Amino acid sequence: MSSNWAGYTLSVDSGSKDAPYCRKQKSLGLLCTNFLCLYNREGVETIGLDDAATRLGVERRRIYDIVNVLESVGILARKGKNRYSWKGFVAVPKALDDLKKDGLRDIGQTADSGSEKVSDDEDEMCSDMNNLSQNEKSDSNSVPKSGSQPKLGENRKEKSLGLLTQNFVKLFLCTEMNTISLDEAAKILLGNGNQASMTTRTKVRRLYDIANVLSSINFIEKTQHPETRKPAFRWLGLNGKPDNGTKDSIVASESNKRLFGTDLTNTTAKRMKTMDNAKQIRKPQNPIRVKQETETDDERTQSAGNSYQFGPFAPANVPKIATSQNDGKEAIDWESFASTYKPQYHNQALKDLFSHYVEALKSWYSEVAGKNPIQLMS
DNA sequence: CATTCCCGCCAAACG
DNA sequence: CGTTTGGCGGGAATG
Repeated sequence: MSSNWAGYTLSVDSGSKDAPYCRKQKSLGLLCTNFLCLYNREGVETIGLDDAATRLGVERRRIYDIVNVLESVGILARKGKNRYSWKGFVAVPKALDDLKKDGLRDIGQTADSGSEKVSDDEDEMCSDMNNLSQNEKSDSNSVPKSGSQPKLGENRKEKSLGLLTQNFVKLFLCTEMNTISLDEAAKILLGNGNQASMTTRTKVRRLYDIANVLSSINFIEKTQHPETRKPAFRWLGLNGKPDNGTKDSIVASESNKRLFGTDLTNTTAKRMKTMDNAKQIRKPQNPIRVKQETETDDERTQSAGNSYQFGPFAPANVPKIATSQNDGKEAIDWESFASTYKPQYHNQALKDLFSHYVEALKSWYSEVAGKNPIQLMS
């Protein structure tokens, strides 16, 4: 008798055996998935933040996180107060391309002329790529308040998340590194060349948030370094990205295991075949292997998202509390996206130039995104 | 023990 | 002034 296992925070079982918390159910990744399922459908034009918060049953704060990172990739666009407009995945290619060009430009600029100069990293999410309407974007509000916060051009705003996301993505797009660990990323784009300390810690925390969201979108996937078993993320980007450049070697290692359904915070447990031990030391001659590639009009992204695949989740339930707790299982499984995306053959020709890359990258990044934050009056 | 990362306080940025 | 946005870090859950 008395085999009650629970008894913790269980005040009156409201007719449901809710799980004892379960952190995964509240992860940003899952929330993002639900968010997408809710809005990635034709007909959706604008999204109300509070509306989303209510429907998803989370605090407003969390919505901001998701929305910010999605905006960085072009899926959403800030329309105004409390309102975002849905751009969809069709807008992603363009956004990514922009980021790529942007990042490449910065690199070349720095790498080029030895002069210092630099300054400016230029990033901004004010991507007015909308070629629709002339809207004057009432954003650039120059003159930040009269007589206020004049000193120190440290932008008090847009200091993270949005920019961090873009920089993080740029890192993948502009480098040959296909796999990056959050730790490295944090160190590289902490937006400065300071010594790591607590700043990095915080940065990493943010990076985790971003990574979770991007994983949810399947833009990246959690893996681990070929050699080291350190957890890292691999860029998947769109799908039909034949990569390019290194056509030599690597012969398509047969169908890859690009499987949908991984996400969530942990992924994998799959035992990677361990990369062969063909590790050849990279020549210390080429630091940073920038992805020098021409434009590439790889876009060809899908057409509207037709993912009407609701699964077990998000029934747009009540506010909170009294959660019906629908099943409470992983709701990962949206083949809807699978149809949208196509399997890609990514020949990871990554050897192990991490050390070099990291250092090199650090160098130019320090200059490029170095302190000297552009004081664009945003 | 180390890694992952949620929660939410509380301050800038608007209206 | 109130409200919307969202840095930032503690510290709990997880591996």
